[in-house]
Amino acid sequence: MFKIHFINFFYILVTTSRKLSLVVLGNMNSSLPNTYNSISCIPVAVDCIIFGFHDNQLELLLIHRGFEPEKGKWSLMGGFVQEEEDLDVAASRVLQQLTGLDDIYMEQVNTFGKVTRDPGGRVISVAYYALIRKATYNKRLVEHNNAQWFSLYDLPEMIFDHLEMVEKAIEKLRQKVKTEPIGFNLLPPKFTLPQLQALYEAILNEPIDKRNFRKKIQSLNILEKLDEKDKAHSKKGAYLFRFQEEAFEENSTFNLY
Amino acid sequence: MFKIHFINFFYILVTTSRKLSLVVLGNMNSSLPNTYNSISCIPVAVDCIIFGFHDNQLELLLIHRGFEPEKGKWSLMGGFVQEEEDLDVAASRVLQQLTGLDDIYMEQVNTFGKVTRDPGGRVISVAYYALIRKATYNKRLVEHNNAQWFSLYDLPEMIFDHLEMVEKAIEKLRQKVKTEPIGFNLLPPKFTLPQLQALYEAILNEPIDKRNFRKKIQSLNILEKLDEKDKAHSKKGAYLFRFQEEAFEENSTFNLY
DNA sequence: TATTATAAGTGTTTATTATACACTTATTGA
DNA sequence: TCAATAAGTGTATAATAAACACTTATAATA
Repeated sequence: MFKIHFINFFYILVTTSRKLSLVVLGNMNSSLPNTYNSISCIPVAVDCIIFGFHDNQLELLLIHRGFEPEKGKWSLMGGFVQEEEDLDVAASRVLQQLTGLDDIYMEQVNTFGKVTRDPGGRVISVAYYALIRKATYNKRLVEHNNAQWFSLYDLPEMIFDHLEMVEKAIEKLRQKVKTEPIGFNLLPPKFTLPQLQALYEAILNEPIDKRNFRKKIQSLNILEKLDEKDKAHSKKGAYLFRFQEEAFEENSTFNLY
Repeated sequence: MFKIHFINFFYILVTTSRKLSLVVLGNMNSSLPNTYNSISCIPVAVDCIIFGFHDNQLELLLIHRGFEPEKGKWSLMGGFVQEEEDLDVAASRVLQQLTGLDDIYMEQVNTFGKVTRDPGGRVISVAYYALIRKATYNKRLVEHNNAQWFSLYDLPEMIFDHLEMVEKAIEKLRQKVKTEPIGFNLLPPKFTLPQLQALYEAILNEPIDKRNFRKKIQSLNILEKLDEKDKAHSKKGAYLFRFQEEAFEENSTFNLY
């Protein structure tokens, strides 16, 4: 028993009742009016570069690979795109499976498609990065998945091309963070300016002048200064701020260096 | 008769002698030591946003769709990724099929993976842009493919999400052209400064001050001024220049606005 | 309770980069 | 020889980025 999902000149997609799927491919008849030669069907995965920020360090959540090939190495959290699942939805689902988190800021990084990139077989993988607040994820799930946080600048050996994925992700994050207010996704709702500066220093991996930074960030008028202070990190205590999304939508220019 | 390409816990890929392919998918046994649930296999395509520059205009090469669905609309040149073909190679091949050109500057733009993006069936498509010299492509091939050039700022109705692909591509091109010397890929080996300026104006879609542009571009020391003049576009004639790739590799900073 | 140590908070000056702006030159065709 | 066209050239001003050091609040300690 099977169900035909679609059929056209080039391909037929069917699903059997047992959720097994077949894709039947054929060479195109050259009289057909386009340039396709044949259709192959390839497993497509998404891999998540999950960024967190803790102790003034940018961190990545990686899972320990407990099986061959490349047993013992570390890996990005990944999963296959389902037949009836949007690509972006797959990325969110995979993130959710590891962290329990929904509605997280994610960006597509790049698609990796070398035939031999996964020695287990041909898989095309779309890399996404995610910015999460470390306080909010589900610790039990993460433990259950044998996942751990690593400092971005002190990563363990990773499988396949996952290091390349991470490098592309951080590059893209660096670009983005300069022109859009996305860094806040890594901080708690209330944060201090020293924290925010440390975050930018961690992402850009370079020191920033305190006075210049504060001048610049405050000139954007997107921060609401609260009357509370955070005294956890200094005797004096630092004022807490909140990111005003609404204020940003209106004036909506953002440019840090 | 069929050949088993690879087999593991999750999937088996086989090819028959007639070049028909089957991918057999199954739900993962939950005792297996990772987070995957099941593997689906999805047709993956590449679509090429082919940029050319002519008459001070940025242009796109599109093909006329002569069959349903969306017959009569225009489309990016696309094709399916083959089983044993790297993703980047697929993009080059597809470009080559339409233009006859090899060894062309291409960049991956984004991967589009909404389930319903192609009404003919689920296809994940990876968009690439290409920068070609209009003088060099194979006109006969292009004609044979029912392809035509369109001004980027006067595009016809396009199928599916191809307009979105184009928009993302031009956005990415704009970014890239400001920090890397890739614009030269759209110009003949010898070009004039007015031509180069017009190219940047076309890409960025904004006028540029002549003196400021020349000051900046010449300060980069990546152009070799030739003794020849191009008299096709003015009575006075404009000096021809050549891009010195070597000079760029050495000093290797490039920043236009 | 006075002292010390720590991180928060604050302005101004200088350097660099971007922007604005108009006339002269070479050449062809009328 | 005159007119039309596009190429070629430099300077002044504005905006932005970078450099830089002391004061303040507080908790812990002597």
